[in-house]
Amino acid sequence: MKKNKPKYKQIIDAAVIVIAENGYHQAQVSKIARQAGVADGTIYLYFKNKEDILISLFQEKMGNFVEKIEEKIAGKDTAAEKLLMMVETHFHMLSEDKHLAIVTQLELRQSNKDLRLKINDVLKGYLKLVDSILIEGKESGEFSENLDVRLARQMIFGTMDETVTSWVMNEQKYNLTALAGSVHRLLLNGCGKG
Amino acid sequence: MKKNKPKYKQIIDAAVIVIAENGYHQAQVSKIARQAGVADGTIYLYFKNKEDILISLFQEKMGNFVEKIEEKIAGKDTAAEKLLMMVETHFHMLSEDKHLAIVTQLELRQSNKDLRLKINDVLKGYLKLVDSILIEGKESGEFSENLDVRLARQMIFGTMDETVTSWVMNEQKYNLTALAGSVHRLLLNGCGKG
Amino acid sequence: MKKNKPKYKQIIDAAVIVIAENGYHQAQVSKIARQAGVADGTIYLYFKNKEDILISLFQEKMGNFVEKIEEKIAGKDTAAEKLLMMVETHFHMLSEDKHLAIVTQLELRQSNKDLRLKINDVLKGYLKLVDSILIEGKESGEFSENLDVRLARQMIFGTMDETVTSWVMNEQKYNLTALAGSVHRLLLNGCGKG
Amino acid sequence: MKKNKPKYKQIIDAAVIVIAENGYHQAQVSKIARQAGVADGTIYLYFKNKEDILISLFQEKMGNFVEKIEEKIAGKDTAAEKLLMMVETHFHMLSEDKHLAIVTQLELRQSNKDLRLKINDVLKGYLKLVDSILIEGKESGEFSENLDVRLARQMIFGTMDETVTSWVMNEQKYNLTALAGSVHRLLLNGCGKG
DNA sequence: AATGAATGAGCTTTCATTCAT
DNA sequence: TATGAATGAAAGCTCATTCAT
Repeated sequence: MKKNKPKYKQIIDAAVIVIAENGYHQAQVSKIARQAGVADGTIYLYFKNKEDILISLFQEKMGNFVEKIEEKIAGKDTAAEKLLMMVETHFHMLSEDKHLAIVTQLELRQSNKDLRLKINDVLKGYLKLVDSILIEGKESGEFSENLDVRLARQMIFGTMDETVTSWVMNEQKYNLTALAGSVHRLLLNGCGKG
Repeated sequence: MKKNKPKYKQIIDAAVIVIAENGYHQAQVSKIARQAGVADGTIYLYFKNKEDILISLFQEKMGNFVEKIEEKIAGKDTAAEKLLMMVETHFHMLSEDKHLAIVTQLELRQSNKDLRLKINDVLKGYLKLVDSILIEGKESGEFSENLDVRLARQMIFGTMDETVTSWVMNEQKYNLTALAGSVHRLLLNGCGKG
Repeated sequence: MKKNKPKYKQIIDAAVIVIAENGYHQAQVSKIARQAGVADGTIYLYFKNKEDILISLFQEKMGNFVEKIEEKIAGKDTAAEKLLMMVETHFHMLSEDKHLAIVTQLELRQSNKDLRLKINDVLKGYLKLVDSILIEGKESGEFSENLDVRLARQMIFGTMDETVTSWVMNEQKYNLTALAGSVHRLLLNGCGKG
Repeated sequence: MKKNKPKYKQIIDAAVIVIAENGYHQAQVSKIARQAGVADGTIYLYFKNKEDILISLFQEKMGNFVEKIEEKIAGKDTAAEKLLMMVETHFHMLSEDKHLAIVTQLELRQSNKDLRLKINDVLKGYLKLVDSILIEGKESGEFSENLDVRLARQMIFGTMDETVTSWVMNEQKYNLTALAGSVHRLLLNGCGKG
């Protein structure tokens, strides 16, 4: 399995740094190779093509993301607590890796439609997680029984995404994690019984 | 004034169609010219360069957008009604021009940082409008007096954006405008007194 | 006769200024038209194409040049005096019109081979004048009877040309005309009996 | 060091041929690549851009030129002999490479001011060589003590240049090297004591 | 005679990918 | 496995010239 060889992760980490520092359109394969300390051709022993690097990057980093959040919310009893933990963890993890935040919020969105469709496949795992919290909340009576799960999920995801993007575009100069509580309250209200 | 000559709008409309149908990266100047029924060189009598076409496209279409929404909400009395009218108009206008929806939600986001910064300038007009509704709502007591305007604005904008993008990525196969009421309810809850 | 209409000379004078100030490669037809105060299309009522402007420019300015020198040397008795008068007049006239000096010494030399061949046709009148002085000098015994007229002409023309070009490239910051005496002495020695 | 790789010289030699045969303005990079037997992109592994090819061409060929002349005149005792050897070598070397003669005398002069300034830097080495001969001749009493070195250098360089250019424009149909003796005599007279 | 909006051919350079070593 | 030199397709923009008015 190529994914377990050291150079696989080495190239992906190099890609994150190169894209964050140079921008998506200035992230040439040769630059990534140089950053990873391998030859250009070596890249193609581990990835089918450039797009494959980016998809793999997203899978590695975001798969990890979903796993971490799942672990964190496992111990929580209510949907509200789970939602809070999700927002906190989401904000916290992107705060911890500023390069990754730039790449996911700004740079990777410049990729073409094909790549973005594949990225969305990866995101589906996350969206399912959100849905499961919403359904749990409806069943427990925490959330409105009329709540449209799809729309609520779009609100939750759209709000978190917009908040993180704003933070990145403001050059990460304030504490993102500190906003988790307020954002959570907004979302909870939104899902609540009005 | 070049903006009032017929070819100016003709080229912008051609650009919307070409970008929507071919994607941002396959929207060559020559294709836009052919679609507009002019020679390649003619483009450069009306626009400084390719980027200028895209910025102008956004300004023409989105400037219009903000104006339309402002007109619509002028007659409304409460912040809640204004918010509803905004969501409805936002969804309705993008429903009416499906090419434009593709271009603004998917394709233009692939542009480089420079272009996106300029696009953000145009968006600032929209964000101010949202803020003015939020402030009005806080003052009238409709919304919580503790509401963080910046976060609430990010929730509103993020939610609408995410909803429209989902609709576009689902190939616009359901009625977007019909979702306005539910989305409005979510957002109103979010801003409300909990 | 188009050459006698005012706009003909007006356009040529505009071309000299535009080329001198912007360089050969930045001297677009539209710039010349603007400088001349006419529309682009008007240029083509007086000149066949852009090359024709440049050839005509050279003919007008250099034909004039040869005529002036012929007048000046007509009153001189010896070949040596004529040569001096030629060098002086050559240097003086280019000193008087600094734009023209830039155009003939630097800019027009960037034109393509075809144009330069046509420019050389115009120069033939000048070269004949030099030859006639040389022949007169040989016949009168002032110059060596073994003097190779063609080579001597190349020396005279090459030396004057190099001297003027050096002066132009040094931004015309010394007095060119003052060099005429010294240059004349060099050339006279060269043509002399050793 | 790229300059020592075979393709470096291969591309420069191809450029000389293509420019000589097609003219400066018809010497596209793709034509040079085809002549050199490499792909277009390969050019850019060895040269920064097209201008860099032309500057390198001039440096390689003309740097060589000055060195060869220096070697040749090293063994000569008098300034007059050195001057003769310089003229002979200059004429001989350009006679030997007719393509190069066309390129340096006609085509490269069409380049823009930037390129020509860089070419002039290369020529400065040559001009210093001429000056050193002139100073030696003045000190040894061979040349007039009143000789203006700058003007004499312009005479020497201007005369040789004009002679070679005339020969090239006459399609190289006579023996250029055979003219060295006569040109030398002219120049020597010019520098002499009159 | 004069205008000036419109035309469209033409070219340098980048960079993802390959393949001989 | 790993290398890195070589490939070659692809596109934005300029500007001399035309022609309907």
